[in-house]
This record gives sequence, structure tokens and C-alpha cells, in this order.
Amino acid sequence: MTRSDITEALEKKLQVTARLDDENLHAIRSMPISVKQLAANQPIVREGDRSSSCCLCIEGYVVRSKTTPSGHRQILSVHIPGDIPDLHSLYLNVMDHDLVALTDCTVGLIAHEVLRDLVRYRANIAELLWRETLVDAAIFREWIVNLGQRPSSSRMAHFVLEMFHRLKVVGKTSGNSLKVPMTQQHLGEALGISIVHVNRILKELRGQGLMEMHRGVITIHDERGLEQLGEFDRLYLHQNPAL
DNA sequence: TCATTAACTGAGG
DNA sequence: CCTCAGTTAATGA
Repeated sequence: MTRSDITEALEKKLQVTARLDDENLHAIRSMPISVKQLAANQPIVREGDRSSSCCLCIEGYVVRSKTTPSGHRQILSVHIPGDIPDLHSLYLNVMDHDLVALTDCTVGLIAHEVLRDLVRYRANIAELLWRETLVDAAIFREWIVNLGQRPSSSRMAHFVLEMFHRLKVVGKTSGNSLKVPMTQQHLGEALGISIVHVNRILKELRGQGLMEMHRGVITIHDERGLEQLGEFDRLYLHQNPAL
């Protein structure tokens, strides 16, 4: 892996709304990053941990989750290349949830001091990271609405479209298909529905000609139909609408 | 191990 | 009475 592979997705995502000038781009490209390979299901940081670095997803997927005392896990968010899922740990010292590798993946650990210096001395980058954090919060708000107010078929449709649009920004979709390397168990944990019901919903969506999922690859057959079912409006992702 | 399906159940509209 | 979704259990890939 070359140095530009490491920050490629991050650069794409940061520049969704505004170009970075050469100097700031160079600052991002020359951040010291320690690259680590992780196996699926390997914890990155756990609730209660004090971390001294932030995790940049380079390849593969990562989830944030919380597990209740009775053992039920809620997946809070799914992270893809270019995301920094624990950016908040820069200022919140103790983790309030777990960060776990969903698939085998490559992550880059960026020391807090490095990021703090970037934020202190480069207003442009500070604004982009601030923006990332706000969009992250916007996505959480949408997830709350999704889990609390939509029937499960709409939840699934909404989730798939969100992943589709987020993956598109970093160039990880191909035509109408996207990788969502989650088992039906994972989908259930993300959407708050039982595994058997996940299976029923997938069958229903397939039957309606909306989408299909096979071994972690989703093919969208009817994007408009999915948007209607999922009441999906991509505004909350705050992407460049031209993309 | 993961995916699929049927059958049954209860909540709630 | 109908729809939605959880549980259980059996079975297939």
C-alpha cells in the first residue's frame, strides 16, 4: 500500500463541499499514521478505554456498538473507508462505546497530538473535521428516526440507500451495487429487528424487485422504489448534491 | 456458520 | 380481523 492509498478516501470525503488547498492537502498527506491490519470482529477500542489516537478506516468496514448488560448489541453506526469513527475521542477522553472491526480491515492510527496540532494551526482542516463530526451527528439523528418510527422494511431500505450514497462519495460503489459485508445477524443488530425478520424483509424487497443481497453485496434494482419505501432524503448526509 | 422457511404467538390498530 | 414482528425449531448451503 502506498502512502496515497492511506488518505485517498479521507481526502475525497473531506473535499465533498470545498477544495483543500495544496498546503493543507500536503499536511494531511504527511500526517504520521501507523497502519494496522485487523481481523473481523477484533475490537479496536472498548467502552471505558482511554485512547491516545484516532482510527482512520482505510480498507474494510468498522462498526460502533454498545452492548446492554443483558447481552444485546446495538450497532450504532457502520464506517467505511475515509471515515474517522472515533474523532470525538480527541476531546472526550473516555470511550462511551465500542469500536469493532466488522470485516478484515486496514486502519490507520493517528496520534491525538498530531490531530490536535492540525486543528490548532490549520483552521481550514479544523473546519473540515468539525464538519465531519456534525455530519456524523446528523446521521445519528436519522438513525434514531429510522429505528424509532419506521417499519422494518423501510428501515432496511433507508439503511441501504445511506450506505450507497456514502460509499459513492469515496468511489466504492460499482454501478448499482455496493458492498455491505454484514450478516443478517449484523443487520438485525443495526436495525433493531430479529434475525428471522431480517431474512423475511430481504425476501420481501427481493420479491418487490427493489434490491437483492448476496454474500455482502447488494444490488439495487429500483432506486426510486427504495427511496419511497425508506422515505429517504439524502439531505441529512450533507453531500454535494451534484455527486 | 449463516441463510431460509414454516408455524405459532401476541401486540396493537 | 388484520398486519407486523418476535420466538422456536427444523433444514439447507
